[in-house]
Amino acid sequence: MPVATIKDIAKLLRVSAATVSRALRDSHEISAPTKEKVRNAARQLNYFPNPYASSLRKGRSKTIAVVLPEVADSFFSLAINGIEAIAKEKGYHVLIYLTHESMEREVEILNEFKSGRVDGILISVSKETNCSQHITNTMEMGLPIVFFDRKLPDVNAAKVITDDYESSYIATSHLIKKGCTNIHFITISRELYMAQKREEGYLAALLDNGLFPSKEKIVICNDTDEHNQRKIKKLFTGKLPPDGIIAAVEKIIPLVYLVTNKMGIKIPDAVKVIGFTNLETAKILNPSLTTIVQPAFQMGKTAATLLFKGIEKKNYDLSSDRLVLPSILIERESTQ
Amino acid sequence: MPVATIKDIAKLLRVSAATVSRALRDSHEISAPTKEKVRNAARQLNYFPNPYASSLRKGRSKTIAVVLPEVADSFFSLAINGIEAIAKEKGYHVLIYLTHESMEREVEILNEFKSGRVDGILISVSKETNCSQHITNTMEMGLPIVFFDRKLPDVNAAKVITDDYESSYIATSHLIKKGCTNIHFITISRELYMAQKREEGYLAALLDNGLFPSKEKIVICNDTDEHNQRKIKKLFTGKLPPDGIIAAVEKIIPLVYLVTNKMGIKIPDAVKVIGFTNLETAKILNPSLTTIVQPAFQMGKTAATLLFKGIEKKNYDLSSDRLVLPSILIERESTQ
DNA sequence: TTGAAAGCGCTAACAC
DNA sequence: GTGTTAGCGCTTTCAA
Repeated sequence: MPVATIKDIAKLLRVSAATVSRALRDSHEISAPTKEKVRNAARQLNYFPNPYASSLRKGRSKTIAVVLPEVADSFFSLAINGIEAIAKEKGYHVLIYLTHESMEREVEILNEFKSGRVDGILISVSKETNCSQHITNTMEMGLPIVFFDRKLPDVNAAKVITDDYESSYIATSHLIKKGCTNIHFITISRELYMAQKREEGYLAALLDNGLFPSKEKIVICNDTDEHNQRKIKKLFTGKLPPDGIIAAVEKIIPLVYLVTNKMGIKIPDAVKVIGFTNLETAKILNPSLTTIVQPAFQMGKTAATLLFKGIEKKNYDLSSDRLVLPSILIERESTQ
Repeated sequence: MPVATIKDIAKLLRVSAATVSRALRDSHEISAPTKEKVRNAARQLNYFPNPYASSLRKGRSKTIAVVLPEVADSFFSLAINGIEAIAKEKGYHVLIYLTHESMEREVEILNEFKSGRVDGILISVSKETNCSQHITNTMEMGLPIVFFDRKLPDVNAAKVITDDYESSYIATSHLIKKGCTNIHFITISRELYMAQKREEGYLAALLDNGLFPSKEKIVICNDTDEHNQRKIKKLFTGKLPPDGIIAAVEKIIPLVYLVTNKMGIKIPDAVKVIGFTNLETAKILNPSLTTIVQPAFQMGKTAATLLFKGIEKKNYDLSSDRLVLPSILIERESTQ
């Protein structure tokens, strides 16, 4: 059975299409009996409102876009959950786009949105993204945008982030408190704003505690798994092996565990490790991993809530909203 | 700068809207110079085609829906990646819906699709789903549907699955080969078709190898974390503790590792463990976990590819397609 | 090769 | 409380 249209209902009931439309949307200018009749006819005729006709007419799509670098990552998975929860509540639909960390792809995607396909955008920018043209362009078209997690510092838009500087400072201080004096910071990129902030927090904590930072202690693992493992291995074969490691990104954690395990280096005796991750598995690693966890679900929810404020009140200025949700340190065996 | 419409371009160029439309879609009935002029004007006027106007007119949305139980799970995350890859290739957009394992929610979502919002559906059904009314209803409206991973056995639609029976049979045989004689099967639900098949594979492997199945060896952990842990602990305090464990679902793995760790039970010496998961972290667990991994990304891609066949050739009968992608066993320390 | 006109399904302004 | 009318932006006959 094909779908019926408003006209079909109108014809059956010998009323106008406008009346049907109003009745279906429960308008106060329609009498109760008419509403009843319309609703029955709708059911009977297998009516489902065509969302695109409605979007075209109203100029709103009831759809938001979520633009992510990737989704095979515990943070973004959880964030999607939070976003979906709020969208559902609001009766909105969620389009998903993956940039695979490519700025080019990100630009293409954002460009698409100028068409009116979505009423608002949640975005976590790619690693490569170093220019904000595409974002500001889209904002100028009147589309509300909320950054979450990975933002562009120079764009004047709403942001829901965590305190990367702060949490990295805390992570580093934690290692220092546990007696580490040669703490290495392992990351996958220096372009990423988030990674920069974590690096700064790390450096600040060192300095504040009378320890001296050095270039060799900041290791960038942006190569193949094999190369990265070799890089980490080299740390431990040097004359001053680290006694503390900060795995600044989830992906670094397996590397550190694998290498130390292979080399017979004991965590936390020989080296203490702390990692940034939301993975549940942190607690079943051996030794269990002390982590900094981001409030991923909450961030998704908060970002979506903010976005809907921007969508619903069109004069609402999102640009000054900047919510910082704290990450928390969960101490486990790897830093005991 | 607001978006321009086809009319704006037409006015500027003093041609008809039809010509502009045709030129933009690179129709062969338009001369090269006209096309050139139109394209330039479009750029100049900041034109972006309104997708909803187009959808309304053409009756196609260039959008597909992905309906998932949840997304904080390595399998579904990877599957989304595969789906997105194909959708992008085809110029389609991807709407995401989460059922949170609720059949009621699933029905609501499927119902929405009768409106024409999407051209096709990829679905992995919820644990609760025991009736196929909502699926068949939607199919009857002419919407192509492809199941992936979690299907309904009695629905005549395309399915992309993995060989749960087979892979569980292999997992069990592997444990038997390693000398286990008291293998327990730990799962989170018996309703789930996938879980049933895995159970059957487990049982068949036992029987084929002269081992006797028993009810006590099938443990269902569908409670709180705490209760589940207690349940597993009880296995080991009984008079015949398991010497082999199959963690039939990703979520079971942390439980098994935590409990054995707390109780000082050595894997793989006292008990060998094999788990169903796609998580990268399996290899950095201690001991590293032997796993059955599903080809998640590939399944997403395959399901999407199939769906687009159904969408593009509207006479193409999807219902007989049933692709089984093999899962693979990766042997690690936990079963050595 | 181009234009005129109709219409996809819905809604909103304006009448009555 | 209900009907009439127009139009959202695009595509597609049909005619020229």
